[in-house]
Amino acid sequence: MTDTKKTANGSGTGKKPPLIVIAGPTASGKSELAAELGRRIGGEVVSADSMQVYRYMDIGSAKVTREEMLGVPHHMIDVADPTEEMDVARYAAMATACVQDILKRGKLPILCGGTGFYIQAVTRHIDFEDTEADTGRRKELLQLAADRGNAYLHQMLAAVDPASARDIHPNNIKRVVRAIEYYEETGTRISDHNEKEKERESPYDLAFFVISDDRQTLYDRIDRRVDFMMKAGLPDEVRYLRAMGLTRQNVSMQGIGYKEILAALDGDMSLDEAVRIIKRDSRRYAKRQITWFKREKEAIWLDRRDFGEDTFRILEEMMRILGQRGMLQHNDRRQIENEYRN
RNA sequence: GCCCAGUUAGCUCAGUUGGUAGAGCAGGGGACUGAAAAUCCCCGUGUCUCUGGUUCGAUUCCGGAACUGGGCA
Repeated sequence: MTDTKKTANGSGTGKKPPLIVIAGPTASGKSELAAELGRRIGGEVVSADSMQVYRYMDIGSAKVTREEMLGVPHHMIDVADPTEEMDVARYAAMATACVQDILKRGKLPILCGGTGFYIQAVTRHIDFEDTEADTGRRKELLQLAADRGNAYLHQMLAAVDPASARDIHPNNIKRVVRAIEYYEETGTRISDHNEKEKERESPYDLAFFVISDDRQTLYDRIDRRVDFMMKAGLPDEVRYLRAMGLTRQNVSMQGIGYKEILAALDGDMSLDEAVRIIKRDSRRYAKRQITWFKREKEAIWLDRRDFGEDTFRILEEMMRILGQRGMLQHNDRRQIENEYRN
């Protein structure tokens, strides 16, 4: 079985190719673990982070530095300009290509990040049909909601897709708009599509790790990290991005840390206030991330409290599990490489 | 030591003309299939400081104590 690509798309009959996932809330220390794991097992990291894809956004997105990569190749970082708009479909296509390429080269892919939606799109290989997002229509629908109210738009959805209307709250305009847009573009209902996709099995042999910790400890770490970002020059970074012409309209500038500093630079709030809000919203974000990962059925939760001070004890546990599952020798070529090295 | 004011949800406070209480912030839970660090939904029982008294009934009125803040010595 040398054609990993064939099995990776789920059409093959052989063993599924391995995919290691390291997920967890912000500031849980995922990146460090991923790099170190990659170094130890001959893996490559594929970032699953909706902000680290953008170039020039280093400090605020807590992007891994060259040194932190430990010589391990990292993918899906700096793959878009902040003026562009990344989205799941694009991300999933690019990230999947990275994973396939890593497998083909006999290395282990490590999908690491905090964007649950992106991770799911890759691990479950969700099908995003080739419908171009029509931003013009999207704008129209949004305007309609502004003019006639959320309920009006929700009625529109109910007329074409009652199931979605039932599931989506009228105030959740983004999702209401997308559902209408989807129906108009494809002639089918997004609720039907979702129903089908939900059944989808992963084309990968997954080792899905979620790093967790005591809530208060995590929150303290978030606070400290935000303070560090400020010291590291986040305001300067945002000033630079602003000089590039970016505004709060850009998707990239909706990231936590960016929108607040931008508002502070525009004089809408003090820098202290911005820092306060960044910390608070990072905490809330972490909570949402945890909620997301809770529903990942195959997730293996690794709680830092169980591993003491030494973060690398978690790594040993991960490697133990990977070994147990036979995932460390997925490809002969890699083994040979290792033997050669030793 | 004396005189004021305060003591109610994790914090800041409101309130009950006596029928066991509610806002903001903080926080918790959830949803999520092309904006996802986005977007949206739900969640407030707490010795009303303690202790006597009045009362059918006190967190609310009266007395005392403790603590906190301010003022006077």
